[in-house]
Amino acid sequence: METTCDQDGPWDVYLRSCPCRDVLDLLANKWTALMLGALARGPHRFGELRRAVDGISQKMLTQNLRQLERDGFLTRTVYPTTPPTVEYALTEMGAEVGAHLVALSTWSQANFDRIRSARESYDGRELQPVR
Amino acid sequence: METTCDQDGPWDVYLRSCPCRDVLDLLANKWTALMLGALARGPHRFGELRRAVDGISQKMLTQNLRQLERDGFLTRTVYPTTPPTVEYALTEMGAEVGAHLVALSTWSQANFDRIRSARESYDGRELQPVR
DNA sequence: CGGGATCCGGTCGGATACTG
DNA sequence: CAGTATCCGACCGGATCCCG
Repeated sequence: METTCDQDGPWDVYLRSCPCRDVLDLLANKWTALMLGALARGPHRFGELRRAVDGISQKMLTQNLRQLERDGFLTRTVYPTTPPTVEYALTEMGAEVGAHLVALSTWSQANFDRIRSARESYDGRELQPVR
Repeated sequence: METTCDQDGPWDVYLRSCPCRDVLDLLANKWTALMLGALARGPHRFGELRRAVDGISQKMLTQNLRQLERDGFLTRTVYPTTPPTVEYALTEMGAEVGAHLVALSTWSQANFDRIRSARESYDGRELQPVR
């Protein structure tokens, strides 16, 4: 027996007990979106990734890399050089979800002006009530 | 003068100082994905939304609804009945991003089996080393 | 019904120091 | 270079109580 989502067929993220919600939690995350987005442009070494995703700490980078590797979204290849060389690359699965996350990032960039004007109109509301 | 991302053209979420990274942070979020996904199937009242997104607390629901409303992703309509009736509906913008987030949720459900087997293979690794 | 306000534990996540 | 380990503050997010 194990933690299932429901009895019928596939999984349902809208149910609190569904184990696949953890996956959504890992993927629907700012750092994940940026990391997979960077890797979508090709394999990166640790330091390259760190620089590509500006502002991420090495702790978060390592932590997310491990989780993403564990879930099969990327591979970690160590070349026995000195100093060590480690390369991260997307798997097929990683590329699939990466595409969706890249779409999200791209959308955020492209439509930020619309969002900001929506924000201004919202903020300047209750100061000049209805009439 | 204001906080810009860079000088040339549009915004860049990969830069730490880019204000549009906040938008990505709001969107690339488990609750946001599920809420917009539920609203993509039509307008919902507060309680309906609470039940559709199983496990969300009313605090998180309210908080995210306010932010999403402020950024123009959904509208909040109050009908002067007793007891009050409040309806939430996606805007055009909300439907656009919602589509990407629904894709992410759907993908997570559909591919959870692949992820779980990747997870098992990863976990059963260092116990039986190379040779 | 649709919230606001508050308390509070747990985790997120940055900063720093150390290693092969 | 590519991490691991630890400290610690911030805030995420659930539980509870209250209101119009």
